[in-house]
Amino acid sequence: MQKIKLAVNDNKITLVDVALAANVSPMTVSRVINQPNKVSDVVRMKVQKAIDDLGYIPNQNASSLASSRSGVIGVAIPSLSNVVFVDVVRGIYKVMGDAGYKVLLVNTQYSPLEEEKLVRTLLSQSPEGLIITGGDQTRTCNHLLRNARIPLVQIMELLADPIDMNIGFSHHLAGADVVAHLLAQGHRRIGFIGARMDSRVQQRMRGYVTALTQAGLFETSLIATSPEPSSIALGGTLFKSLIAANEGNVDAVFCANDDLALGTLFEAQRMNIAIPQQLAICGFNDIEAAAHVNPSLTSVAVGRYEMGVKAAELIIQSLSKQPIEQKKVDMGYAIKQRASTSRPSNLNKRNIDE
Amino acid sequence: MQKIKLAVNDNKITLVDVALAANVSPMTVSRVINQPNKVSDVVRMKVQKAIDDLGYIPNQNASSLASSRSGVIGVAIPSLSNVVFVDVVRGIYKVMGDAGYKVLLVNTQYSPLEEEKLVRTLLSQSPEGLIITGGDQTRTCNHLLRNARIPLVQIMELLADPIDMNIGFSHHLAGADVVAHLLAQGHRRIGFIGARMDSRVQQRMRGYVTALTQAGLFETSLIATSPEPSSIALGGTLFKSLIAANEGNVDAVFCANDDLALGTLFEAQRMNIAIPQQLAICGFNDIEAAAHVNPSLTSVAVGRYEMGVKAAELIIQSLSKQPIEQKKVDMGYAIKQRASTSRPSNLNKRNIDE
DNA sequence: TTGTACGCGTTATCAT
DNA sequence: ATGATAACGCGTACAA
Repeated sequence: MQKIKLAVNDNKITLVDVALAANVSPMTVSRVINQPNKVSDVVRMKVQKAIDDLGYIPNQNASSLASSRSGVIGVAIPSLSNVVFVDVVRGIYKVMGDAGYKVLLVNTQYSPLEEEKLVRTLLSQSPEGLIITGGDQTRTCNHLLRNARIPLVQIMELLADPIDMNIGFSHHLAGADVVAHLLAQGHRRIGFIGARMDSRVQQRMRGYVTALTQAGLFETSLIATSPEPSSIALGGTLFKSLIAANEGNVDAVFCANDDLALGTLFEAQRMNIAIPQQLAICGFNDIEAAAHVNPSLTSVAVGRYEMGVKAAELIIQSLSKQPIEQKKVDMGYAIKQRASTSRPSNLNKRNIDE
Repeated sequence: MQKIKLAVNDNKITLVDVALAANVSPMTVSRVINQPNKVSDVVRMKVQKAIDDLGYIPNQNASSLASSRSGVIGVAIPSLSNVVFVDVVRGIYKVMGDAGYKVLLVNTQYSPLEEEKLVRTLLSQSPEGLIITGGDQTRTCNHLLRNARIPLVQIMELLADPIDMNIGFSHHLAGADVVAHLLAQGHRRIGFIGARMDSRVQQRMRGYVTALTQAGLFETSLIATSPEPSSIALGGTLFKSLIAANEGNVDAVFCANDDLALGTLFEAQRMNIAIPQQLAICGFNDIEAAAHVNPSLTSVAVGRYEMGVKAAELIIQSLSKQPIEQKKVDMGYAIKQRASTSRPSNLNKRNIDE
C-alpha cells in the first residue's frame, strides 16, 4: 500500500509526497488543507489519511511565497523586563492567536537604531501587519514603515503624527492629574522619582512639572531620576537621594511607575516614615501589588492588556478591509486612590478600590 | 538614470529589480547580501547603492525556501502572565538576537492540546531549533518533535526521558529542602499554599509532602490549593482558608511561588500576625520584591534568565555541529533566607542577602 | 569574480 | 470536483 516518495533529498514530506500517496494531484492536497469544502468527501478523507500517515506538515515559507500571505504579525516592544509591555503583548497574543496569526516579537531595548534593524527583520518576513511602540523611530525606519503598505499600529502613547493607526493615552495629562490629586490632598512639597526616562516617562514628568509650576510649587531639587532601568531597589535609592536633596522636606512623591513606588514605600517604612501621614506616595501602572501592599498604593491604572487587544483588533479589522471608525484611540487612564495618598481625615474611611 | 522594474505585480522590489538597476545578475546581488567578501569592491558598492535607492528588503520566505535555512527558533511557554517564563524568554531573546536568529514565541496556556497545535505551527515555519517547556506533551506532539530532527531543549524541569536536550532543576528536591529549612528553624505546623498546580508546582508539593511525612508532621489539612492562576490576591485567600482549616494552628507556610507568598504576607499583616515570630513564610522564585518587602521574604532562587541563555546556547551549539558536553543540565536552586523565616533568636542579626 | 540554470514547496489561474 | 501549468523570490551548484 505504501507509495515511494519522489523527493528523497531531506526525507521531508511534501505536498507532492502526499499527492502521490493519495493518488491525486498536489493541487487537490492543497485544497484539502486550505479549502476542504471544495473537495469531495471521498477524496478529502483519502487525502487526509495520507497526510496523517506520512506526518505531513505544510511548509509555510513556500505557502507564503506562493500566496503572498504569511500569517505573521510583527510586534516591536522596548523591553521584556517591564510588565507593562508584557501585558500589552499578552493582549496581542490573545487576539492574534485566536485569529490564526503568528506573532513575531522583537525587543528593541529602547534603541531606535536597534528598532530600525529589527523592523527590517520583521519586514523581511512579509508580515501582514505591524505593531510598534511609540513614535520615536529613526527617519529611515519611518520611511520603511510608510512604504510597507501594511496596517500598522503605534501603541502606548498618543502621537501627534501617527504613521497609520495609533492607540494609547496622554502621559502628560496623567502626570498633571496625579499632581492635582496630591495637591487636593493638601500636599505642597511633591517630589518626582523616575527611571529609564524614555519618551513616556518624560511626558509624565513634564505633566508633573507643568502642574506643579502652575501651582507655584516647583523646584528642581524635587526631581530625582536615573537613566537605569526601573526596579524596586532603584526606587529606594532615588527616594533616599530625594530626601537628602530636600533635607527631609518632602511630603509626597509621584513615582513614574509602581516598581519605583514600591521601592519608595518599603524604604520609607524602613526609615520609620509614616505613610500617608508623613509621606504620600503615588505610583503608575497599577500593577497587582499596588492594591495589596500595606498601606495600599495609589496608582494610575491603564488598560494595558486591553490596549494590546484593541491594537490587534485594529490590525485584523484593517486586514479584512473593514472601515476603521477611528485610527487614533485614546485608552484613557484612571487614578486609583488608595491608602498611600489618603489624607489623615479620610484614613478611618474604607478605601474604595476597583 | 532610473531603470524600469520588471516585476510590476505588487510594486514589491525584488532581487531582480536590484540586479537590473545595478546592471548585474541577481546572483551577484544575492552575494552582496549574504557573502559580501566574495564580490569586488566596485560591484559591491554599486549594488549596495541600488539596494538603498530602491529600498530593497529581502524576502525571507523565498530565502528560506531556497536555502532551507529559516533563521527561526521556535519557543513554547505556558504563559506570559508569569514573570518566571518571561525571564527565561528574555534570556533566550538575548542570545538568539545576538546570534541573528528570530524567535517565534507561542503561548500554550498550560494545555498540551494547545501545545500540540502550536508545535505544528512552529514546525510549519521550518524552525532550525525548538525550546519548549517541560515534558508534558501529548503522544502526537512527542512524535512530531522526535521526527523534526532539529535541536530541541526542554526547559524548566529535569526530565526522566528528555526528547533531546534538557535544562532545569529538581522541583521535588527544592520543595523538600524548603521544608527542611523550616523544620530547622523550629517550625512544626508547616502549611503549603499552591495555585494553578501545573506539573512543576505539583512536584514542589510532593517534595513538601515527602519531607513533612518523613518528619511525621504531615496532615492533609495543611494543604491549600487552587486550580486558578497564582496571584497576590489568591495568596491572601488561600492563606485565610488555610488558617481556618487549621483553627489558626499553623506556624509556617511554604508558598509555591512569590505571588502567593506576598499575598500571604500582606494578609497576615492585616490580620496582625507577626512575621516571623508567629508565622514564617517561604516563597518560591525569588522575584525582586522578595528582598525588599518588609519583612523581607525567604524564597527559592532559580536562575531563570540564565536558563534561557543556556537553552539558547545549547541550540546554537548544536546547530554549529559542536559536540554537546551534557544534554541534561541541572541549573540547581538556592534558598535565600531572609527575615520572614528567621527564628526569633536570629532576628537581631542582619540578614544575609545575595 | 561573475553569471546561468534549476529547484525549493506551494498556490493562482485556467482547463477539463 | 479535479488537474496542469506557471509563477512566487531566492540560493545552490556549477560554468565561464
